[in-house]
Amino acid sequence: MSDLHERVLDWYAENARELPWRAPDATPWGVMVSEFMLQQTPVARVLPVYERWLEAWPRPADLAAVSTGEAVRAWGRLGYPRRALRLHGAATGIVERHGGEVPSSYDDLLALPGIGDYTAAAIASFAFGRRHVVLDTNVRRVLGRAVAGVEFPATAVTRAERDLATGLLPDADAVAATWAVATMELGAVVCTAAAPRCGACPVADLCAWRAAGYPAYDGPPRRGQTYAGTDRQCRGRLLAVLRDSDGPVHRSTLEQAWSPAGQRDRCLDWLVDDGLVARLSADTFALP
DNA sequence: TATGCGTGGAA
DNA sequence: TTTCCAAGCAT
Repeated sequence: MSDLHERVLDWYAENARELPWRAPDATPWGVMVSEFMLQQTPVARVLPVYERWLEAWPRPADLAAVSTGEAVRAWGRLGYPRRALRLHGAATGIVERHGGEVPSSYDDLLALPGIGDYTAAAIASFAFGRRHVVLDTNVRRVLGRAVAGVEFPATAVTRAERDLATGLLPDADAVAATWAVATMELGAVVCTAAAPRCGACPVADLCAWRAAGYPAYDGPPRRGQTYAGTDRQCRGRLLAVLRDSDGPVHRSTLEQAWSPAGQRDRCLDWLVDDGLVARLSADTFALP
């Protein structure tokens, strides 16, 4: 084991945040729920929703037994509500094909809706102690800086990146799993995107990016996320109206929530197509 | 493979 | 006030 590994593992042992999905009594289902919620969403916003979610649906079968609308409502304002639909679908698949137990293999996990390479590896690693390369944005940034010497990784995962991460993965399953969560944690709280806290970094003196004098990012412009006026904002606004209503909502109520009308109507149809909204009649809508 | 999908806190 | 961005996925 290299200095890099020992430093990161020791740092994690001392500095890991206590999060409910890392608690000794966390179940694979709890880990899975957390991974869905944490996709593109900060920990602080996930925590309260996670607690309520597991209280309501402590097992996959509990979620699979309710309507998708209940899942969408409970998702609240976490964002990207299709994740709620996919988590519900994944729970259903677990009940139908895995006897109600979250599968432990990467391939079985990957086959479930809403689970891609990262999430499959993360669940297999964190919930079952399997050895997997867990390449999320944090790990990519940490390895990119510490080893490759660049401020930010490429837009998409490159072969070189995956090879690097594979080469650094400890041999033993349990150590590999801890390495995965430790490198993620380092990226989340120390080696952050905007203002890295190099003074608190256990591998600062090994860091290639630091040694090179913190060269600025040199690559294609990183895509900004415009939001005001987009379909995303429109969809979010419409769904919020339905989420905040107890029963069906008349079209006239939705019409007050957004203009222009053309975009609103198109987004409403789209939400229905996505399964996020149910059309009860020509002019009434509700959560599915 | 480049894009679009929500949301809100921080700088 | 803007801009950035936070444990990705599906297409």
